[in-house]
Amino acid sequence: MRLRKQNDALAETEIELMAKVSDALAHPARIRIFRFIMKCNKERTLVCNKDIVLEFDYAQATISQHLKTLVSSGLVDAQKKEKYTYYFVNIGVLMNYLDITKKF
Amino acid sequence: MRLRKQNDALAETEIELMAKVSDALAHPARIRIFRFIMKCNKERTLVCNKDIVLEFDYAQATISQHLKTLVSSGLVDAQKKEKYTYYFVNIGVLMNYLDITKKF
DNA sequence: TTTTTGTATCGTTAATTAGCGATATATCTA
DNA sequence: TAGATATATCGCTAATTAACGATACAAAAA
Repeated sequence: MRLRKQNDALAETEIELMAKVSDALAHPARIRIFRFIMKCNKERTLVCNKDIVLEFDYAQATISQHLKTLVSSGLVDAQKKEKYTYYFVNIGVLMNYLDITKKF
Repeated sequence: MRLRKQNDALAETEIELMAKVSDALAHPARIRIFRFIMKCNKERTLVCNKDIVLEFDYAQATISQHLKTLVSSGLVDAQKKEKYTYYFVNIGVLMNYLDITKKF
């Protein structure tokens, strides 16, 4: 076994993940929303769609759409609980993404 | 003076840079092209448009367009020298981007 | 049960993106 | 000077994205 060289080629799946996550973070609003979710998670405060709508200056439909993009990238998980949909950072995907950037 | 807390808010300019660079990396082809340029730079081999066209399966116009996106994000610099346009990773911008991701 | 609340989705408009052939232009070579 | 080469840009089509009002629907509250 050998240590991974600093600049091995990235695997196909790594490139796909990187592209998908980068796409999710390619809009300032989504970066802010993502960080807001992360902050709430750290404080153990549940965050739902409405909390995000109140926090930012976008229409509810727009926030919902940005959340959908974040969720479909894998960076964020949505969990419906009765009336609310709660959002959580997917630490695994975040770590994968950060690990890939380190290979750059 | 104090150490920067792990989760300070990002500055407006950091969010903008992050969004712009993420946008540049939001397409698999651009990730590959970027890494190819980086590899050539490391080997001290000049890379021009044509080298990239030969390396990847896209039309010259498509490559040129992707390069334009990379350049306008700041991640890559273009330097015209007579017949050729050479491409270089902008280490400063790359570092800024990586530093911001570390604050995530 | 009616009303309110939270969220997803529809439908629309405007803008942007992806891919590429064709072409313009500049530089090099024969 | 006449071709060949390198690259940027135009123009086109198809697809996707952004923003948001309107609406549908489920769950909660009155």
